[in-house]
Amino acid sequence: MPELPEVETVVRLLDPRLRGRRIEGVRELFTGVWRQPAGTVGSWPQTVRSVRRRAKLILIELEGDQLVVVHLRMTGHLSIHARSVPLEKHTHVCLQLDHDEELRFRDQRRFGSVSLESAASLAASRFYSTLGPEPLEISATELAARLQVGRGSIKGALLDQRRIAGIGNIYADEILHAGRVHPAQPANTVLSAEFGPLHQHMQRILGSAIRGGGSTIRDYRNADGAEGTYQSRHLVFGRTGGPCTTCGTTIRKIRVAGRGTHFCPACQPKRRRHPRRKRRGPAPA
DNA sequence: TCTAACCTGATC
DNA sequence: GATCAGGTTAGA
Repeated sequence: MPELPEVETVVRLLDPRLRGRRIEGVRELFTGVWRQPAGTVGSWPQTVRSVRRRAKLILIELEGDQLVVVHLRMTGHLSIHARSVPLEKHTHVCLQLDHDEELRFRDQRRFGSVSLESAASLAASRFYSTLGPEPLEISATELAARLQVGRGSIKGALLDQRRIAGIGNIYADEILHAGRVHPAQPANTVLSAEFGPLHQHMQRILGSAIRGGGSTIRDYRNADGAEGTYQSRHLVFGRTGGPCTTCGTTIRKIRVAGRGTHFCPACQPKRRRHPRRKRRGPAPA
């Protein structure tokens, strides 16, 4: 469910509410969702220093060197409730707060996780340590350098968190449509000149989506239970069979990089081009 | 580099 | 009943 804009929206709501609050303990309602890597010992209470985002991860930084790391995956939610409020279905972990409240994690599909990590164990983890740069901080040049590689699709490259971190299925489709690039175009055949517009559209779309509170397709709600609004501005995602707002052509849905992929066949024609090959042999004199 | 798998639930 | 879903990854 949540990509960068949705996670950012949750973080912006939680940060002012959790800063300085005490976490007094953990209530685990379903085994396996709360995780503590070997060697990490949780001693409560601990005070929250801040709530930040990295890629699609929510980082609840504690005073001391530990953090609570939340990955919402597809259907995860975080929200704060009085402990007396009945638990909603699929609530798996509660971080008990001061003032008789708790931060609840609920996740229908149970793909998500909440873990206690030391700064060192997080930094060393396979997933975290290989995350690519943030889309809102990367330059157009670096974007091209990281994406214009390999025979796999450009959409697959955008979804690869090691190349660039935080983009998921919705925004990959929207960015490629705005940049007029076919999602199945091999990454190493996307022209260098196309990365300038792709970079600009990526930052514009993600920025607007954050301002709109993210996109709600079905499950996503922010930490207040509110839906996002950016779905109304999607130009291709979820608009299969409808007219492209740019040219009127019918939006099609295909499968690319294993994901349902929406695009306009007219605005995003698939080009046949020679891939950029690495130079072989000795450099010219 | 692609697929199946992890889960539950909604929709076709 | 089969297929699909906003993410990630182990395995082919």
